[in-house]
Amino acid sequence: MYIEWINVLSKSLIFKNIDENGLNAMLHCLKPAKKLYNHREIIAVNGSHFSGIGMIASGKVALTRETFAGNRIILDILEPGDIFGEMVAFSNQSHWLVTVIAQEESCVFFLPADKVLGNCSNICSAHSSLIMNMLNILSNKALHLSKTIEHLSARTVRGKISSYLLDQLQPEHYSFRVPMKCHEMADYLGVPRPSLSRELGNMKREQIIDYSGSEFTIRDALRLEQSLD
Amino acid sequence: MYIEWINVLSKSLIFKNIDENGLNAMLHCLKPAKKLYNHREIIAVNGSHFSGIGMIASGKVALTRETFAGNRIILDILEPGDIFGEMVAFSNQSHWLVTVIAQEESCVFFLPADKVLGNCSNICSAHSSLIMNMLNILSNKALHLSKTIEHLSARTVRGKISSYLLDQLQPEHYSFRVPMKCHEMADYLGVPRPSLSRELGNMKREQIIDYSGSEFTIRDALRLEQSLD
DNA sequence: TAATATCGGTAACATATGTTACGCAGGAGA
DNA sequence: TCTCCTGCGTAACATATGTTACCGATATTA
Repeated sequence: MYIEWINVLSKSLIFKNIDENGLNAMLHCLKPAKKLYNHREIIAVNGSHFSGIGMIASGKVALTRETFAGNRIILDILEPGDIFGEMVAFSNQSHWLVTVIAQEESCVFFLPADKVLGNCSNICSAHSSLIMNMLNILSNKALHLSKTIEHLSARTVRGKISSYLLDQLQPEHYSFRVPMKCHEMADYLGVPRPSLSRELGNMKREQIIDYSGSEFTIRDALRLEQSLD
Repeated sequence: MYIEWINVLSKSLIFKNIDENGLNAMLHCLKPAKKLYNHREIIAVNGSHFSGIGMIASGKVALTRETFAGNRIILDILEPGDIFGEMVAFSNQSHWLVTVIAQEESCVFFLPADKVLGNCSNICSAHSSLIMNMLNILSNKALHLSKTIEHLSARTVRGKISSYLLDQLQPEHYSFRVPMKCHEMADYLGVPRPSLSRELGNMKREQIIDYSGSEFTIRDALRLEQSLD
């Protein structure tokens, strides 16, 4: 039943460091429910009862939320190997906090959270890898969220930009490419696009940074840091 | 060696659902390093090599960060039973991301992260509880961070207030007490205190909310939701 | 090639918000 | 009781920022 999916699954972070044999054993132990969804079909509804950690085997799905005005905003797009619901799974929360929608014909595996913890008879080495991976995924997610909060906490638009760029900056590499388009970056930093564009222009004029498209160069790291507070 | 601390430790979230026997076994397996600190002594330095999950046994410690201007801001105050470093411990990060300082004479236990995962010979039921607790703590932290991001993402001061208050609101309980003072709330929402105060005043005048001190009452939940976007 | 959509730079204008300062109330301590 | 300190409401003012609109560049499609 799972044989055709082994290849995709083994590439997922959740099954990192688990070989094919281990993965086979895991799957027969976890018995994930495999579900197929059509384009635009709803996979999980915000507020409804939580149904397990989802893992994309094929296709593309969107994590979304409804605004009060009735609009739908997209929080994230997931591709094969990505997972969702991992935060709710082990928390004190028992309901979905996002609405998940298939962006195209997709296949999703649902892993029951309690079985991930090894409440099955045969605790194997694959199981402990799985748990380690879950801890790893959650920790990295929490760290990532912390950074986002830092960026959003800056009081000025320039501060947010600086915080974000300094975070992207690798030691000794003053040029880099950010993984978003301009309007996505504006969205991420919580400012309107024209405001972001204006401030980036100012900073370029002041020789603090240079950029074109998604390619940025830090010209004056010191002043960039100074604009943090 | 640990006997005098059993009482405090057993109240910590990290040792939830572990009885005294289990805890004793755990401690002899984990062999946490017990360290004492004086008032104002530095426990860990932002950027230095990570040294394990810290857990407060007695005293009071502050998680802090240095601003570029050289000021120190307090992120959180921890009390006995609280832990720190749990995000870094299982992430791909190997350095402290905060500076930890004793606020008074304090005792801290450091748990080696790898041993938490049960890389010791005797995997016992206490161990699996411990892991479940770690997952639980991390998940709840991640959820909490997500909420903070939602509050900070609102474009206007009123939006931030609304987002925060709606989050505090329990079903059917339109009056509640928020766990911060006004200036702390301003800090949390990333706005200057006078701005927060002014906007709260506006909302009171418009009969959307009522408040006095930390006691809030939602008068018009509908309009509160409308000011989210 | 023309038509169309997406993306992002720019400008003008109104205003929400940051800044600064002052004053009052309540609590702590001498 | 007096003083000192903290917390917080309020106001005036300057400005950073949101809003809206327009335009050009580039990619996409018919």
